[in-house]
Amino acid sequence: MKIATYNVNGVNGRLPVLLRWLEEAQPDIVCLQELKAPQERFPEQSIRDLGYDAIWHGQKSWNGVAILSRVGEIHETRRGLPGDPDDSHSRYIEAAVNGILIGGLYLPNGNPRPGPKFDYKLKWFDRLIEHAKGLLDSGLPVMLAGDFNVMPTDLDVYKPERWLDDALFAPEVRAAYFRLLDQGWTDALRTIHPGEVIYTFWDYFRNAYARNAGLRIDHLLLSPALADRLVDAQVDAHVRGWEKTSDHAPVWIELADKPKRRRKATARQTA
DNA sequence: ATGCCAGACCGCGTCTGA
Repeated sequence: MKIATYNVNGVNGRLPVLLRWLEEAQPDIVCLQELKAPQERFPEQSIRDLGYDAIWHGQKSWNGVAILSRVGEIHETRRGLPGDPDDSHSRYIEAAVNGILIGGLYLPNGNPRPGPKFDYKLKWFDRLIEHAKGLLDSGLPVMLAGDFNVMPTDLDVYKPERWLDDALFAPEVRAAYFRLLDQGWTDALRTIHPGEVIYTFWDYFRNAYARNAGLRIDHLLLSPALADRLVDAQVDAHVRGWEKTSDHAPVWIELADKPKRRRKATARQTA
């Protein structure tokens, strides 16, 4: 099963690129971010014509997240993160699809730092960490996928020294990412490509894509049961080179139907 | 410190993004 995340940067303006990529890549499940479209302007029919069901949480002008599936019904479990009833941004949608619980997220950018937007980012991150703990504790196969707006390490930034004060790379934001990871999540792309320079975003400015001046900010995090099924993870970087393309590239993983190898048996499992 | 590009909108400039 192939599961992808793609920040499309405007689902309507990007529709030809999105449809072309869906046909080419044939993902089974897709998390989309930055729809930049109100609920009633999601291009449901075009996506349905390619064989995908969809749920989405739109918002005028900004944000917006969706989950697509061509491998069975999408059972929505939540839209919006708990913890702040006043949060009106459409940044989180969660559903059970084909035996996996999937949280699709668009974490706030947070610039400028310091400032209220940065405070909102840290608070949103705390709420995500709190919610993610419950997801892991459920023992279900769970994944969190989306645009996290954080480069975890120096390896994930073309020029780390230039980004130290930026909301995407600030120490407290990276610390939050690792607090999340330390709950027991596996960063799929980094696991398949340890030590490799691999980016998911290239600025529209300064010819960034051609210079490979990129960032790795789109992540797929796997619970232990799913990590055992991870067989591949890649970035469709060539899509970033298409006409009228997003500044992000699609990122995907391939999961085996069954664990690759037996996990260490515990007393309970062997009993 | 800012612009560089791009999308959305009560558009012909302003806001936001990363």
